[in-house]
Amino acid sequence: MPIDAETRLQEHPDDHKDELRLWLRLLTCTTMIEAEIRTRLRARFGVTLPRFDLMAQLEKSADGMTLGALSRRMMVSNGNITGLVKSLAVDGMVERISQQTDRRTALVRLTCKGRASFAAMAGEHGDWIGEIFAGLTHSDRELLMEHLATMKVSARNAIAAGMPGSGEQRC
Amino acid sequence: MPIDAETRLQEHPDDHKDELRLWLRLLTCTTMIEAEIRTRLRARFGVTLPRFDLMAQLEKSADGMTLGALSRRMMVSNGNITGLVKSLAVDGMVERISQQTDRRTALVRLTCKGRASFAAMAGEHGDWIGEIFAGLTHSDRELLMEHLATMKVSARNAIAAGMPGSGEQRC
DNA sequence: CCTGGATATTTTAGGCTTGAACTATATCCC
DNA sequence: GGGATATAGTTCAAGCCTAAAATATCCAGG
Repeated sequence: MPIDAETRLQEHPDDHKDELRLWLRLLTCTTMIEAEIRTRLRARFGVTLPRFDLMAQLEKSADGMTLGALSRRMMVSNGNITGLVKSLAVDGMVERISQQTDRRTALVRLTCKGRASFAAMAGEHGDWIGEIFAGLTHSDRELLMEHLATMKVSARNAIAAGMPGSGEQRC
Repeated sequence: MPIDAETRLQEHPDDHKDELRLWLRLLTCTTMIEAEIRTRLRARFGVTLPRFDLMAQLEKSADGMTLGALSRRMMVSNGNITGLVKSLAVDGMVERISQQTDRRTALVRLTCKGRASFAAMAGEHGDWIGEIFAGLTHSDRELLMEHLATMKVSARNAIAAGMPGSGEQRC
């Protein structure tokens, strides 16, 4: 193991230990909270987190959203959305509205039942989040918001830099 | 929709809007970074994030870990670990060592091949994390670490409070 | 018109993840 | 000892998720 550490040190002189710790802590917080929310949604309402999230997105736009917009907003793959919408439609929570102007796209929106169902869940969900963050002061939360905004920009830049067609090529 | 909002306001007078925003921002950061790491691990090394994470855990404890310990540390279900270990064992990355003292448990540890494979990946992984957090100053990172620590405690308390046998019962 | 590229979505195969039921083993305590 | 209880892991069905290939539609330029 001294050899491995040595080798790594040679190739990657900076081991980014602090950044790694920060990333792990961030991940731990998120995973912990997400698991708890998932468990409660299931226990209390028999709904999965992805379905809840999708309904939350739809609730915010009364006119409906395309599948592509949902996919981008939720940061998941297109095919994923297809499946979620299909199963929510079977349960009567959402409906698809085909467009005459562009027959490729379809709008998805909450049905009345879906809206009611979401409203029933959203209140408690908000309370849970409130409890979970109860240990943070208002100023803690504001500072975190700012720092996370900075982090988001930093991550977005790093990710864009690694994408094809964004510099970084040597030729 | 005014009715829904009104109803919710009645039942849940505080809608925890700030906390929800904070939670969404946290989730966005984590999801974004996680997706990028997953993509790069796949593209560069043909490995999935869960496998990488499991190997990272094992790398930290030279004597091996039980499946249960892995499950707790990675905050995933027991059955999940069973499957990951099985498939990593097929690839020759980890090995199971049965214990004489307690025949229920089995230690898992990296093989030589596994250790070498992980070392090769870990260096680059660290660099990626370094890039992603490059937009944060040292003091940004320190503050974030502290605030996230506070958040972790807050969340852990809220979660513990919701568990059975932890007060909250009225009888 | 009509072809070639762009956009929107679906399909598919494979892997991850959970919760619950189950097996096997250990431990406690009478 | 021997049964009750707890602990460690496995199995299984169901659902989530991705990447890549396939399908369908639109649009722009010749």
